[in-house]
Amino acid sequence: MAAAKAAPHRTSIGARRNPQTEAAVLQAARNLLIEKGYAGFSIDEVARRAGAGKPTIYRWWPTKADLFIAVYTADKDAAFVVPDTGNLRRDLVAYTSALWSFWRNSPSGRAFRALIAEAQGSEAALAALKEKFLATRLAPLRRLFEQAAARGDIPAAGIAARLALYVGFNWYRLLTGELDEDAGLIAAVAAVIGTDKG
Amino acid sequence: MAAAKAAPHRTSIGARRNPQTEAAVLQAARNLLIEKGYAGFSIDEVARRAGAGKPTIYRWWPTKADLFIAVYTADKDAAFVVPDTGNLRRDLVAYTSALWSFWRNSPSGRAFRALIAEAQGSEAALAALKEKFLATRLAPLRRLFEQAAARGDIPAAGIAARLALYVGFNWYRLLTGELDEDAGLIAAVAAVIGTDKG
DNA sequence: TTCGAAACGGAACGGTTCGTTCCGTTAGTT
DNA sequence: AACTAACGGAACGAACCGTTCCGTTTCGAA
Repeated sequence: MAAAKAAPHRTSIGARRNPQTEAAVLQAARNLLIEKGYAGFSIDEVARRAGAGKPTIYRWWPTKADLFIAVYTADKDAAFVVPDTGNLRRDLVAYTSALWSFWRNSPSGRAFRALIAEAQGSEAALAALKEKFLATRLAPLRRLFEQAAARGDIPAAGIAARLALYVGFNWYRLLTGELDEDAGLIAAVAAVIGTDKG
Repeated sequence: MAAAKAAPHRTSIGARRNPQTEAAVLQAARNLLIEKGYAGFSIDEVARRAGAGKPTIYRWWPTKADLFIAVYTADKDAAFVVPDTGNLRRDLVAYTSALWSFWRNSPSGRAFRALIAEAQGSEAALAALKEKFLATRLAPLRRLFEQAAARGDIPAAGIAARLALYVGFNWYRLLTGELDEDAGLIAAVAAVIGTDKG
């Protein structure tokens, strides 16, 4: 909304990255994602809004995947933490609710959808998704399951399966645009995932 | 592989759809998906390979989503059936294995990835995915869980959660390009999903 | 038998995006 | 003072989009 047309002729500050340019580009990408989603997102338009040159953008974010990841992670850290109350079911319910809310109310949901979509058409984007994003983003979640296994809440042999099931569930809801708070479904999912047996 | 360059000047057969044109377009779309995946897939190229006119393609498949669904469903029916041995865990293992193999060894995996990607950028594509595809494709799977609930293998209240978990799991593996036969993981997932408790 | 309607392939359209390449300017580094 | 690297701007060739014309072919109804 703001800063959509400003920033003309912001010049070099020497032989190093200009933080103002970086901020302007990320802000423009964020707003564009909010307004138009993945379709209608173009580097040209980001450059136009940011008052930046396309070569500048391509220099710092060689692919769209890199840019989407940057937009996502700009918010994520300040947004919320993984709960740990010693009860896996309760933690999963709380985490799911917070995650969906975060996806709904920040550009990150759109950015993640765009990132996944991009990864279906580009090997480089798929690699970036897996290596630069999932590898780090899934770590706290895996720790949650590992601690539950250490407590004996779930079998250690079922950690990988539960993690994949849970992540896939969230993706599925995100990608089908069904992030409304369905407390019953979330609770039921947490019950299936967050208990022993199997 | 065949019919990649033939079919010049295939003309109208009157005021109705030409089955040869339909077949040629679907075949060209299939091959193009196999060769280049979602990126590098264009209506122009499909028309070129099929020896068809773009207006003809747009007449019968107004959006790419429609075309992807058509490519997918052209194979699916003849490919495999949902097992029903009276044991949910065993059925899930068999179905998962067959599904992943189908996704790996036919154009349908690529077509489905493309369909999901397309749905992230277009409301029309998302609607087509949910209404023309998922609504019908998920029905046999839901029936599997319902029958298991009727037998008492799983609680009836957990059907929706298990279905969403299981579908999400398959999507997650497909979208991350991890469809290798991981027997241990599949068995563990079936164990979590296919039993009572929770 | 005549004639309208609809599908066909082909060509071209204006518009958009892509990723890259130049350019002249600015400012740190040595 | 000379070198280096980032900056914005403009332009590029190529590709794809979705649509619009055109002339041809054939069905089906009058």
